[in-house]
This record gives sequence, structure tokens and C-alpha cells, in this order.
Amino acid sequence: MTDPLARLPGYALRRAASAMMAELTERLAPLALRIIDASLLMVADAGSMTSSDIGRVLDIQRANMVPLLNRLEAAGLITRQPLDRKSMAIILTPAGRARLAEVRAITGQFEEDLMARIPDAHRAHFLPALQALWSAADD
Amino acid sequence: MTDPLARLPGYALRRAASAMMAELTERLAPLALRIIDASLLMVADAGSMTSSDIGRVLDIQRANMVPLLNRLEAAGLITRQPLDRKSMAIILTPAGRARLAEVRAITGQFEEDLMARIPDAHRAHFLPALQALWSAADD
DNA sequence: TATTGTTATACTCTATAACTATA
DNA sequence: TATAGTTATAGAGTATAACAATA
Repeated sequence: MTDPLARLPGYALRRAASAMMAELTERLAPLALRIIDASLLMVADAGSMTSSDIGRVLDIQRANMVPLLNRLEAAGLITRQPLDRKSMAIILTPAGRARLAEVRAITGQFEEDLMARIPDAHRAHFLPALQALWSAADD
Repeated sequence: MTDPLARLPGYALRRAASAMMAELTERLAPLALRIIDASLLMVADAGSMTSSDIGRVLDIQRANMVPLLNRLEAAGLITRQPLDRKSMAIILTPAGRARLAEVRAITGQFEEDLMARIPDAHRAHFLPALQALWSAADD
């Protein structure tokens, strides 16, 4: 390795994440969805969630949810249904549920391929390590 | 966890990486450097590297190196010295080397803190797992 | 013929501020 | 008083195309 940064965990984390994102973006392209769109469908599938709810789960700000949801609505994948006179529930349409099934097939295979690249001895330790770093960040 | 994505390694990887980036950005702020600036100084410290060389190591395109180097040059941290009539070596100034020493102090502590958050049993497996994912992406 | 440095440009992602209306 | 949805906007970060000059 000529790269002096390769042994820094933080740097390796960034590079691994961006490599992963690039590959998943490619795999989702046939569905005409970006990663963020697919994530939104997965979270919204829980049902009765508002735009703000989904944003909190995915760490996306309210203001940035608007164009994302507009796009999915224009694609016929979600609808907005009033919960009361202030809040809207984001509901998957039949087309949205069908697209989500395709998303799950692709992401399921992707996560499997991803883990397969990690040598056996390290594999089981990977997700717990990531979750420790992710959770610690909530402080 | 209410988040249905939390158990997906790809998603956890993305969230851990962005949490890490946010924290490192904060820690470097007192040096008036962004992560990308600090990375550049570290790589350029090898000496006799052109802008294109550094870009290849860090996966930054030639065109995007220009404003980054201009900024570091304006800050008095690097200079451009002709290698031949076409290429320029990026050289750290004395101020650049001093700033780099501060960068190393901060990033060294940061990487240490990062690893300390990973439970003992998983810690040693983390970097090898990341490198496996990163390298596999070069295919 | 390939590479370097550069300019210009566009697109995505994200962050902030502000506003209206409702809980 | 806090929250939901929205609009507008600004700043990063990144990608592509093109060009002149040199290896």
C-alpha cells in the first residue's frame, strides 16, 4: 500500500462506505430508484408514518424530505393521506409495495454479497462494530 | 431499534461513516482544515507528488484537485514546484509541515477514540473487514 | 498517443432560515 | 409552546467535457 492513510480506521471506513454506496447505486438503477428513495420506501412501509417521522429515522431534515416525497409521489409509489388537519401519513401505493419487493430482493442480495467479501474470521464482528460507532455518535 | 434498516450492514456502514466524518470535521475545525484538506497534507507529505498523483491516491479527480490546492496554497501550507515543463510537485511549506503535525496529533487521538468505542471482542476485526470491502471495490 | 493542469459547468446532497397552520 | 409541512436558498462535494501544452 502506497496510501499512507490506508491503515487509519476512519479513512478505511469512509472509503468502504463510499465504495458500498457506489455499488448499491448501480444495483438499484434498474428500479429507477436511488439509495435514499429505496430507504424511504423501506421505512415508510411500517405504515402511518409522517414525513417528519421518516426523516427522524433516516436522519433527513424535514425540509429535505419534501422533494424526495414529491418524487416518489410523482412516480406513483406513495400517497399522502391526512392523519389530522396538520399531519400526513405516507402510504405506499400498490405500485410502491411492488417496487419495494424488488428493492428488498436487490438489497438482500447486496448485503449478502457484501458480507461474503469479508473473511470468515472477521465477518461476525463487523455489524456490532459499526453499530457501536453509529450509536456512540448519538451522544 | 425502531429503525428497520439498522440491521443491514450497508446501512450501518453508511451511518457509521457519516457519524465519523461529522465528528472528525469538528475536531479539525480549530486547525481551519476540512477532512479533505488534512488528507491532502498527509499524502503530499510523501514528497514529489503531483496533483494528479495525490488525486489518484485519494480518489479525487484532477479537475477537483485545483480548488483544493489553491486553497492550501493561499493558506501558505503548500507550494507548487516545477518537476518538468508540464508537471508540478506539491511541496509542504514549513507552515504546512507544522500544520500537518497538528493534524497528526488530532487524527491520532481521533482514531484511538474511535477504536475505543468498539467492544474489545470486535475491535481487532474492524480494520481488516473494512479493507476487504474497500479493496473488493477496485474490481 | 497519453498525461498534466486547468476552466467551466452541472448535479446531488445537505444545512439553514423563514413562514403558515395546527396540535 | 412545540410541531408539521413547505418554500427558498446557499454551500459542500463530485462528475463531465473540453482545451492547450508537454511527456
